[in-house]
Formats: sequence, structure tokens, C-alpha cells
Amino acid sequence: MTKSNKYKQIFEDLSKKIQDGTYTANSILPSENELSVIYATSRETIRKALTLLAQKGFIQKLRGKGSLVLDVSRMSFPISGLVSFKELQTSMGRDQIETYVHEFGLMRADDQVASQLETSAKEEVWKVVRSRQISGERIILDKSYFLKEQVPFLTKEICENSIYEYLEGELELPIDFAKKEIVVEECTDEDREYLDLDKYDHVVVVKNFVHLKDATLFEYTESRHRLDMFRFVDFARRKH
Amino acid sequence: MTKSNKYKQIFEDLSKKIQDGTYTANSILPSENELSVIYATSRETIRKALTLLAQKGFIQKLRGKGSLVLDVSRMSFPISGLVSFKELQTSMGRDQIETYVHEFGLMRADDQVASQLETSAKEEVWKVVRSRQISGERIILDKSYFLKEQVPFLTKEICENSIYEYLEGELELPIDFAKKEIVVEECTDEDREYLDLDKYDHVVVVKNFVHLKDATLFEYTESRHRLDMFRFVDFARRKH
DNA sequence: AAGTGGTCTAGACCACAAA
DNA sequence: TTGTGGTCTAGACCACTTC
Repeated sequence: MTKSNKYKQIFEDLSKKIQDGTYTANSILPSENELSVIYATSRETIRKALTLLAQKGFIQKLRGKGSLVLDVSRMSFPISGLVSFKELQTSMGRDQIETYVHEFGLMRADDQVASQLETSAKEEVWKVVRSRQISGERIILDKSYFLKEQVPFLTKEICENSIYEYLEGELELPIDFAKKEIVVEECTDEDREYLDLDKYDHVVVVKNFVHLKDATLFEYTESRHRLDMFRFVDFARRKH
Repeated sequence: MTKSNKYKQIFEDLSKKIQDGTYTANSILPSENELSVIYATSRETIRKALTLLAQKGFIQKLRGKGSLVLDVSRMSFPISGLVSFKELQTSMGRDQIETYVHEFGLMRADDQVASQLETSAKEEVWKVVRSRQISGERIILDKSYFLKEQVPFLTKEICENSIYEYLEGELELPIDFAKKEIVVEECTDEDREYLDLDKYDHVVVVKNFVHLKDATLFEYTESRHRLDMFRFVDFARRKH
């Protein structure tokens, strides 16, 4: 259950205490030296935990002053990471959201899919097309492709729930990072069929290229959002 | 000129060597132990530089194997950072881009601007409205607000060039991080006046909340993009 | 078994902020 | 001057990959 890494445990503990109000917004955390006593560890290990907290937007480090607790309540959306649908679900409340699987099966990659997955055409891939209904309206269409080599087995039932829970939980796939591209495209017939688009004739397309720890690309997903329901939040550090 | 921090110097050096092909894509960097000899420093310092490289998307660390050099040529857009217009300019070639200043001056923040800047109404702010013309078409409208307290002096001429060059170069403002929100909104009359919108009746709005190192918010900028010309790329690490 | 990156330590010196 | 976070060191042990 608990993380094996000391600095991650400390990060988890501190982020919990920030979220439950033990450490309130705009207050200063105990100093690094104090924390290293509290957690009975070295200062560098504390610093690793604090660096994580800063990267996730929980604190802001101020040289000579301390670590300022930021206002996490302002940030309801995931912070600069994979926007897996599961996160969206938990932040909105599960009951209002429905997932429909429209297409599910194995196929050979055509040229277009192959180029997105940086693989050869004819490679076997799972294709999954799902729509997401929120508060009664179908507003997101997810088109996903997974390399069969990495995901040997998949069912429609899994796709109706959380694919990521399965990939990370059951398959224990070492998922590492994703490149995301956001563009706007004109609606396709498929969009019109599976989404409640009203008057809109464009969709916001979020393209996700998901890599494993060994840097191989194994998933390409296109999330097509109705314009008025799209929102993306990114909490970015300065370049350097 | 040169960065004072050893690990940043090493980062700069390695990223240069990756970009100029000294270390080619898909090859493995010298090991951490080798690098610590090459740069005559400790392994932890090398690791800091490598961590930076990984965060910026230059390499992928593989436990037990080494640091894999990624294909940087694929990423033309800024990586998960401030998309300052200057970066956009340099990546597209300066000549094709024109900036027009439509509004420039001091004002007292109204309630709307004040709430975005998390300050009180009546606070003095600079308001700058600029359009960006790329290859002959006006496609981005930037509405910026700067707190006068942080930016005491500003001219129209500065706004016609790079405000950030001025803020960081002349004023030496310690700019640290930005929260970004992306949404789609219906066009306003202002959009129609300053942009070549053709048939489009929506714009992609990128809201930038820019903070200083002491965590104070000092700028709010809304970049309003014509739908078809918008593109956002984010290279994100996994949550943990 | 040897080499790699990942974690952790105990100490040092520095730059910055506040009293 | 004191306390803070930022950098750096030299060494240790671990987990993983490769041979």
C-alpha cells in the first residue's frame, strides 16, 4: 500500500495535510531542518519531497523565508499531467457521468494510425471509440488505439470502466509520460453521430501520445470535446 | 553570461550537444559516473542536470540501462512553459510576424480585471491590447494587464517589441511560473474588429496568470486565437 | 557479476530575508 | 546575526538490466 520511497511518503503525507487544512493556504510550512527532524530523515530527502510538492503546485518555495502553502482549492482540474478520464470522474462526482463504447476490437493499423503510433502499418492495435455523457449530454468522444504488443488482452467491459485502472492495476504497465497536443478541428460525421453538438461545427481535439518507462509509445488517444465544455488547466514552472 | 550553477551549466552543455547532434537521438548518454568524471563533479550534481534534461524532454532515463536521447527535432513548440510571443517568433522566423498595439495606457482595475489579478479594484494597472499578424493575417489578440506596482514604467514602443525582454532584461523582474487555462469562447466585437476571423464565430482563449518568484501575481494575459491557427503542445511527466 | 540509474545520508558552504 | 532555502560533495546501499 504505502510507497516504498521515503520522499514519496513524505510528499503524500504533506499533500494530505495541505488538502485537509492541517497546513492552511498562505501559511509557511515547517522549515526543511524542522521537517527533517519530524520525519527523522536527512534534509536532502525532505527537499525531494518539497520539490515534488512545488512541482505539483501545492507550495511555493521562497528562499530565505520558507515554503508557502498555495491555495489548492482553486485548482479543481488535474495539474499538468495525464488527463485520464478517471481523474475527471472523481473531480466531478461519478454519478453524473456515463461512458458508452461504440467501437471495440482488434485491427491492423492503417497508415494514419501507424504514423501517430510511430509504428508500421499492419501492426495489430486495439481500437476503442467511446463517448462520455456528462449531466445528460454527450460531449466527449474518445478514440483510442493501443498496441497489441503491449496490451495483449482487452475487453469491452474494461473499456466501459477505466482502461487505465486495468492497464496500471492488472497489467502493471509502467506508464511514464505523455505528450499532449491541442488543436481545433471541424466536426466529422462521427462527431455528429456520437456527440450532442448542437450548433457547434468544431471540436477541440486533445491528442495524447502515451509512453512507457522504456520510452516506447503504446497508446494514441484523441479526445474530441464540444467547444463549450472544454477546459484545460496547466500549472507550469518557468523554463529556467 | 554563464550560469552560476554547475548543474545548470552542465544541463546547458548537454542540451546543446543533443541539439547539435553530438549526442544523437536514440543513443545512450555516457553514464552518470562517466559524466561526473567528464565534468569533474559529484554524481548528484550530474543527476540534477540529467533530471532537468528529462523534465524538458531531451532524454528519458532508463534504470539499469542509461539515459536515452530523445528526438528533439519533433518538438518545435515550447515545452510546457510560458508561451511568450518571443518564443513563437523565434520558432517561426521573425519576418513573417507583425505586432500592432491597439490600446495602451494606465487604468484602474475594474472588478473583472481585479478578480483575475486577485487584487482590489481601483488598483493601477497597465492595459495593453495587441494583435499579431502572421503571414498577412491577424490571428491572435493579446489583452494584457500588468500591475503598476510591479511594472512602474512602460511605453508603447516596448509593447510593439517584446514586453518580456523588457521585464526580464531591463526591469529584472523575477518571473517564476504561470498558470494557464485554455477555453473556447464566442467572439466578441473586439475580436471581430482586430482579427481576421473569416467564418469563425469562436476563439480559443489562453488565459495566463503569471507569478513572480515571491508568488505574487503580476500579470494577467488573455491570448485570443483564431480557431484554425491554434496549437498547444505539452510534454508532461506522469503524476508519480 | 558488473554496470546502470534510484535513493539516502551527514555534512559543508552559499545567497537571501528578516529581525 | 540568525534562519531560511539552494547548491554541492563523497560515499553508501538498493533495484534493475545485461552479460
